[in-house]
Amino acid sequence: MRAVAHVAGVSVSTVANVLSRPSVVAPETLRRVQEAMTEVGYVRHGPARVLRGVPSAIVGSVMLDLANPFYAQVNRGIEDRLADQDCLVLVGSTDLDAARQRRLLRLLEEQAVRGVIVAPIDPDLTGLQEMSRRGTPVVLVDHPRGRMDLCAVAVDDVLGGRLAAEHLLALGHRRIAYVSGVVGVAAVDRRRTGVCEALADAGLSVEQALVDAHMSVGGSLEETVKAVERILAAVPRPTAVICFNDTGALEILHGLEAAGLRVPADMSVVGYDDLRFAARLSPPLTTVAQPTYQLGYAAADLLLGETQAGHTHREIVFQPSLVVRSSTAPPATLL
Amino acid sequence: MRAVAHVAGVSVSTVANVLSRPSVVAPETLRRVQEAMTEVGYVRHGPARVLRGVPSAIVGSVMLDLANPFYAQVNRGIEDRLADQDCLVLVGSTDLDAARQRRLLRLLEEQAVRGVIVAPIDPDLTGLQEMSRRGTPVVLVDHPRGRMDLCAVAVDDVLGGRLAAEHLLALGHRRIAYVSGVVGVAAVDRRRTGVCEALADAGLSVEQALVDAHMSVGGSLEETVKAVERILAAVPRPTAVICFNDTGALEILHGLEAAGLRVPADMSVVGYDDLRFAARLSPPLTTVAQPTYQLGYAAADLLLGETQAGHTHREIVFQPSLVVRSSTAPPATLL
DNA sequence: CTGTTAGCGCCTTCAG
DNA sequence: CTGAAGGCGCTAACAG
Repeated sequence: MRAVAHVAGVSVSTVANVLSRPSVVAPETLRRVQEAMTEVGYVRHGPARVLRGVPSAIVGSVMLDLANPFYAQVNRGIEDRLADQDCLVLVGSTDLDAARQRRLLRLLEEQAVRGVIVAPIDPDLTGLQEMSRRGTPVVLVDHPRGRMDLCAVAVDDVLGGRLAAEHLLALGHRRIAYVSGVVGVAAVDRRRTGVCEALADAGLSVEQALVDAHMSVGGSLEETVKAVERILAAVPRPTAVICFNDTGALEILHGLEAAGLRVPADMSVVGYDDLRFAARLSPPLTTVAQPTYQLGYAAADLLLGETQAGHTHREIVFQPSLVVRSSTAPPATLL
Repeated sequence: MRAVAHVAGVSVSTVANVLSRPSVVAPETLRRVQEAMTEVGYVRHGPARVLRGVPSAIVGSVMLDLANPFYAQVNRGIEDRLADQDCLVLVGSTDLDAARQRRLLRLLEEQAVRGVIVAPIDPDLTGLQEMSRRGTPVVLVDHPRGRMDLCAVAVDDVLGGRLAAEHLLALGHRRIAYVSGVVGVAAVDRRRTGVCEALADAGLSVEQALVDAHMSVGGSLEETVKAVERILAAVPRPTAVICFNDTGALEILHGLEAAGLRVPADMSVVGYDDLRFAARLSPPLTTVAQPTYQLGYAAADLLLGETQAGHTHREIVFQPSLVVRSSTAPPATLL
């Protein structure tokens, strides 16, 4: 700024005015200063600004895994909402590790970011609550707010599980396998709750009607094979599978095929997320769609609102929707 | 820091020493200061540090689209390499828009980031060169360095195209369609060059042997249908399709099916990227694999090296590899 | 080993 | 409308 001021033959504070309150500067002076800026190659210094008290142009985003299409999509929503405000997203993946989550949040707080959007994997939210109190606003994503005094945006996972199960029940299935990730992701467990509710509502006993199986998210072939074996070995054998996400369903589909079963004739399969490829599989996958992009968009929106005077924390809950395609059909026993 | 110093009964600079050079502080004092820090809830202020001259803990990453699996994977590589250094990634998507790329880079530079990793869509790299000269190191990703004085890491796209084409030629195909994105992505064009080279090497005329088609990356159904029609209408009709990426190949596969053709009996299809789902399609997709994660990892590595004394700019080129599966076979005319 | 001091770049009163 | 001055939190000399 000093250099610009010198070249333009004005004082630094005039340059400051050109930057922050251009309307206050004489047009002629303004022009001269702007020319000087390009001549000198002036670039505003963000850190100095935040030190001075201007809100940071950076928002943190802490998700399970940036390379996972679901979270990548959420991040695009965040990014796009923030772009209007010339804000940028500082990302981090927790990889399901609570320690890593803490580390990332700490790093973010040290950067004095405008706020943080978190899809927490650590069930203990007190750290987030404190961070918020200390002055870094926090918005929860894909996690119910509970009794926390924070903004949150989520999808009704229980409903999602229920939709999947009710669809299968309506087709006549009475014994259903539920495939979760190998480690407990809260959202996946909530969906299972929805499945159980639907089963109970249909007058079925959960012990009788539900078969649990697990496979890791990374999905080695072995894991898949084991999960499929587990499902096929259950007595009586289930006639349908609900999977924790579409990628998992893809694997299961493959494993089922390898085991010589036809989908949906011998086994129905339901996915979750409605990723792009779901519609293009053969058979096209019945799945539960979530408004991922909007999730991120809304979260960023809430976060920007945090700085407003008189802000009160809110929770937004989106509804998932069932997308019926061809991987589900009545069980063979009924035909 | 003042508060911490007060509580611990020392001066600010002792607190500073505890933070930056703990070995210089008496163990007893150290302990007392650390206790005071947790008591006060002290959080280091990053922006103040960079103002003072400490290198920023933030690295920028500007890619075409964060939600695109290819770039998401590259970003994970960047993130993981940076995690060792307690560095974070500030991301932005250009969406194929040169103006947006400029804007993002500007914003990043204003944040005084440690450096920037860019997959440039703007063929004009002078802006990047200048940014680098101004003091923000730049590493190019997925783009040849050319005569630029920058570090770069790329995959040999020409070779990738060549591998795909040579595979088809070896199977006996003599007329091949090449599907690009609707807008020119440089990498996709380079692959086409590789295809042309392979055709020429086989003694074929490119005009005769190659049919060009386009479809948008977003991939509306109509676009796909049009591309497929264009391919099927060409006379003589091609017997194989090379697609700009796996997602595109998925669409084409679907379009071909809808048109009543069987893959690979009536038409061979080759994808690009080897995304997770490629192996699970039916038929499993023949495709060209790229080391995406390593691309990002290496780029971050080069960037961290930029700050070292005596650094000279380097270019790293990875080799793609052909993954043969079941979507390719000899053309029907040969059977 | 600990305390004092100056200044990084910017913004915002306040005085001219 | 423009210029001068102070301080945000931190670090690196340097003095004690």
